Amino acid sequence: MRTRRQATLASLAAELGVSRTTVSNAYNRPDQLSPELRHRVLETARKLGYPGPDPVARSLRTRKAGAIGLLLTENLSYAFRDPAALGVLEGLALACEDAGVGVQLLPARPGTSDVAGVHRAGVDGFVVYSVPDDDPHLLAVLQRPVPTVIIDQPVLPEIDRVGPDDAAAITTLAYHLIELGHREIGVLCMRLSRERRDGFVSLARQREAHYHVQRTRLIALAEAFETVGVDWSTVPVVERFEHTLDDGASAARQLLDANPQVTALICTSDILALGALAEAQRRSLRVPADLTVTGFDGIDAAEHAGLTTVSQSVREKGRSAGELLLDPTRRTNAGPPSAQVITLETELWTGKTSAPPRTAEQHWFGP
Amino acid sequence: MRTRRQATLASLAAELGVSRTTVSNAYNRPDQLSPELRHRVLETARKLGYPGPDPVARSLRTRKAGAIGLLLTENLSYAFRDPAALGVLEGLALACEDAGVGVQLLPARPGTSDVAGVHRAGVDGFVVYSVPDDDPHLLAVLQRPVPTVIIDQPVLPEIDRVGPDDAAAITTLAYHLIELGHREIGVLCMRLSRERRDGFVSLARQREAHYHVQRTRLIALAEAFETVGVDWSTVPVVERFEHTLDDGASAARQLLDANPQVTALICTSDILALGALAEAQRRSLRVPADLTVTGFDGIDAAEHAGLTTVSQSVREKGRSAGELLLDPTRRTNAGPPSAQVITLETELWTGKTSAPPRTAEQHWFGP
DNA sequence: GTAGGGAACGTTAACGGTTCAGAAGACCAT
DNA sequence: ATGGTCTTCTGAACCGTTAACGTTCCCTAC
Repeated sequence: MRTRRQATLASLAAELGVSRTTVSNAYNRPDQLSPELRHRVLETARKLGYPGPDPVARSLRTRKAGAIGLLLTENLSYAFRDPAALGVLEGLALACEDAGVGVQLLPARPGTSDVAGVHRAGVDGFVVYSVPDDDPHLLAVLQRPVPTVIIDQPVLPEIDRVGPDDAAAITTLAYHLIELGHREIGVLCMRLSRERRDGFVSLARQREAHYHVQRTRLIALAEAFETVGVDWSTVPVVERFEHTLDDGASAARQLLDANPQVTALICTSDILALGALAEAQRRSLRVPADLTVTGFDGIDAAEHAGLTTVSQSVREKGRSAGELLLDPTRRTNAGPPSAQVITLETELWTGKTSAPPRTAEQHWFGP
Repeated sequence: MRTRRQATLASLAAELGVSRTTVSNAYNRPDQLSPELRHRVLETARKLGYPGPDPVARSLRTRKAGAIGLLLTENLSYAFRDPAALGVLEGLALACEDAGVGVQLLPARPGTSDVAGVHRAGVDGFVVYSVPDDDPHLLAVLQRPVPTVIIDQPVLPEIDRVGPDDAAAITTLAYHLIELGHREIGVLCMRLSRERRDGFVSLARQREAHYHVQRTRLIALAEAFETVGVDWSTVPVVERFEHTLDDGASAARQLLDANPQVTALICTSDILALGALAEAQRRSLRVPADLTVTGFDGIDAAEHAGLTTVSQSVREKGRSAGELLLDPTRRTNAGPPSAQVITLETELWTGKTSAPPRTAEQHWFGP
């Protein structure tokens, strides 16, 4: 320990009068040398303070780093507070733990286009989650000659992808509301670009959103409601850059202040929806009698609150991504294996926060 | 991309008819070569599909991996659900992000003594959090010739440590209860060893607990209460292996069933305390009138619930550890810098869950 | 005319391992 | 004596880069 970095495999071999190969074998292939010699090697190593083969040198030679990189350009503080992101992280970590590889959180500050962190990461593959389509870090990852799995991102040629069918999932939710009779709706969504732009969202901005998931959901919602005669250009959509309960509440406030006629608030995440519920309570709006509120994700808190939402197993998402990346049966034969696209199940949870609108109720069930 | 791993710095150099150094400089020291040549190098690289210098080879040469390892032998599923652990992770990640280095979650399955993951990790240092004193992974980390910072672990010679003064902190809490008049207390604590052993804890087991934090708190509590004449051997202590609200509730139930005379429940974590509150409610015990409950950590949920607890900034804990590990002003000159021990502030939050016991109240304020 | 100095690029020597094809010797059967 | 098979260990070739100096060349100043 004193002698910083003195003992090396070669010096140990010299000390013992054996070859480097033998020392290496003592650590990696005990069956390749006699037990006595092996014991002698290990003993001398201890005496000399040799800590065992250097991991980096080994990685260089074996071309295995024993870790995968996770790209997450969301502000870390929020990522660690967002149950959905945590679920993905947990699932991924579990899959990696099973395979004995580490998970490296890449250093990638949200606003920055400094991708050195991606270039410097000694990893065997990447998982990319929740980044805008045009993120420079994502581009840098795709440049690297290692397998990559993207989660909740647009399908890319030759790149594995894991995620739910967002369009189908939210369409189911939309029809749930349509059948209840809602036509005056409002939407609360998460950030649509890397720049903060809180407030009402133009149609063009919806179409050009850089976050795949948000864009997909908005477009699918528009399609569903236009089918039943709603003019989407009149539907208020409010965006929030941050993703907290408070932001959900303030977005709901902004939307309802300007559009009191709205009977249903569709939120693209449970967090936003739970925030909206809080705002509804503050306004003394009864849910679902006066206002229907829906979420997306199916986090524990949503279930607890009885929120109507679309549930997806975020843990499964992370786990699938990890297993896909680490699956040894792939990447074996030459040539890139055809990219795999895994579509995860979603389920509509009909909770206590959705009901027919007051007018529709009267229309349908009234005298 | 097709030609898996063909282009290398050397082949590029050959193709261009320049030296390897020049190619290397094109990437790492643009000022060391003419802009034209640099452009030509980068252009040819693009054409040949050379993805830039290999991170592992670079790490070997520069002796910098650009990442630190985080050892967390807690079951990952629980670590990612525990607000305290998440706070540490967040603080650490932020500090590392600022420094442009990654955080690698080491593969270390809780029960296992397979420390290969620790040996194989190419990292510049380690942070160890929440592991038992005798964890084989911790031992393996200490073997590695890289700087290490331990959090909430017993002080080790020559090893940096970050953490609160647990003994002092909980002693303050103890005297708060003592001054309120509590003498019949019970304790709920987290796991004391790697083996699951839910239930009442013997005195010996308290003394021999392998989790530093738990042991320290128990011992400090014992000292404080013995000072005022309480015979600690009569104080019921209930242990739970898992760390959830439900476990807190069941521990409280177990303790109160056997010891109905208890007037105060001291919990070594907020999660356990919040669970205990739920159990108190189920029993129709009024808190704090019938039962005082205290926690430890000061997580958001505790503040929200008005819990009497000791608050510590877990985020600061992670951040300090990261900064300590990455501080470039240390490790410069030869010789190991004397180990640093950073003691973080704690604060007693007197919430709405602590009050004088019924009997004492009568005794002190009654007629 | 030459000393001095910087810009631009090259040479050499690690960095610390793993791997594969043997070599040397021992043991055994023919 | 021959050949075959094990076991045990070695030699040399990589893995892909960067650090520390050198070298060359051109330009300027005195």
